Amino acid sequence: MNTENKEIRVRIAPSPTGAVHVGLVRSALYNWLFARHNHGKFVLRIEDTDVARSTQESVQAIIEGFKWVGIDYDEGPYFQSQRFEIYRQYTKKLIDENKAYFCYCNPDELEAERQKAWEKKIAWKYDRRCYNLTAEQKTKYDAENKPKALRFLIPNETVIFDDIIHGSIKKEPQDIEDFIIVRGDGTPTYNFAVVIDDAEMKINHIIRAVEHIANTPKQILLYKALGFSLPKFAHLPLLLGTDKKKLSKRHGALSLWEYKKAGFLPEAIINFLALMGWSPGHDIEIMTLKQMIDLFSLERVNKANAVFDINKLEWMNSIYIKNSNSEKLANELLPLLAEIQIKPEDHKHFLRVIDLTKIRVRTLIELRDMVGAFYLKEVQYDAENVAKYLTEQAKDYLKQMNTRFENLAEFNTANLENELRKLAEELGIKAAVLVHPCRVALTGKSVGPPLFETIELLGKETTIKRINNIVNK
RNA sequence: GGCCCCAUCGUCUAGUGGUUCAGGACAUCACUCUUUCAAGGUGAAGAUACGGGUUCGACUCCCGUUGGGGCCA
Repeated sequence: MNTENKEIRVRIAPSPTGAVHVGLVRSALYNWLFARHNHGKFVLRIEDTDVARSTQESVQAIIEGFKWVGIDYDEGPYFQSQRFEIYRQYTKKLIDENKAYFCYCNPDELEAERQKAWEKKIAWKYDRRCYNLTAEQKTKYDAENKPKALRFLIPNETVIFDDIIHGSIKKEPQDIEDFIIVRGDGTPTYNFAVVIDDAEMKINHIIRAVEHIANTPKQILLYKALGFSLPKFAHLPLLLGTDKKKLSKRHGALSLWEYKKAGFLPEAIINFLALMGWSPGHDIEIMTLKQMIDLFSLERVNKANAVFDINKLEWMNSIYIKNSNSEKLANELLPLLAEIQIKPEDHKHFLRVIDLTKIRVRTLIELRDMVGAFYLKEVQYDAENVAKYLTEQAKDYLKQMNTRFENLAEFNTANLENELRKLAEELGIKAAVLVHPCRVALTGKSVGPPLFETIELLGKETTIKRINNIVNK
């Protein structure tokens, strides 16, 4: 069988049951990169068999999330909930071929048995009791309308498969129980539906998180029982929280939208996620999607789970912000500024403010606050800074400085600096003695962008007014 | 409890038996630049979990231990 010439087909199959988890985005990204690198197809399939927990909003969020980060799909979305009839046909096939059997056991009782065995520290596996039911017993149970699930009869053969990332993995039949493929209520279980869908959609490379590696032997047995040809498997390392546990709701922000809200750029998130488990080799870290596509290969995916380090994401985000042109950042910023009732009127001025601030922030929220400070009507004075810098002596200096600023023919950075230095010299003090009180008087803060540019952008009117307010207090 | 997966600086990783006193990035610290804070530059500190083999030689291969993670309608 020659699979080499076949078109590569991969998929992402999320459950639409809540937030768009960054782990999902990472899995989607790897599938997508693999597909694009190999000129294959990337399919989106929504696993919404859990009707109670699946929502339309969640489906929408996933689709929009992928779009936001730049992951497009070639087919789909397909919906499992619309495919029940297909699963039913394969169910029938398995029953007819004696590869599956009905189980009348009460799930709660079975669970209790399992629990008890665990407590006694002994292994427990379903003992096939329903497989050995007599025809009469079955007829009787059916007459009573007793709920029945469908179990897959595990054939007596060792399963060996070659994982692209993990290498050879072996599983003995005695370690696999006759698992349920259709629940009492008629819904297919994950392992059953996923095999049928992947086979029918001609998915030939299954790239998913390593948590599914234990399910793979069961699925392989199903592929064989159903007469499907086997895909290749690649199991990705997990994303872990700082406590080394699988990244989950406990770890705070993990939804893509929460990262967006916190001011992260999609390019930074994708770049960071790409490096969580994969490395292009060499010392390359900052990459465009195009570069990632060119360099990506499953063979270079790491086996070990990776801890999600928000700190490094922030750093990477700062790089992307710094490298973004200010026009683009302005677009991102406008709605964020509107939230705090700020609307820059002069676009050119707005861009200069961004130029000045973008190199000293890590997120768009920080940038918004720093940019916003230029437009705030009221200065927020920090008491500590006022006490430290706005002394009577300093106020006297500022008063003199203000007079000079007021008389400045051209209110620009060079003139402002020149004027301030000249005054400092005349007063016999260091420039810094004027600079710091000036910054506090104008911005309320002791840190920020270079002072003279700040003053110029604040404008003559605002500058004079703010200093007057301070010195006359 | 059974089974499976994994193991290089705090974190992400490079490394595929021999110029590796183990390289890069984030974070940390120092110095530098500077009116401040950043950014930038320079530098420091920091890892092959442990124990056995195999080999002339192991981070690299094998086994075990320990630790972590995952799966079991």
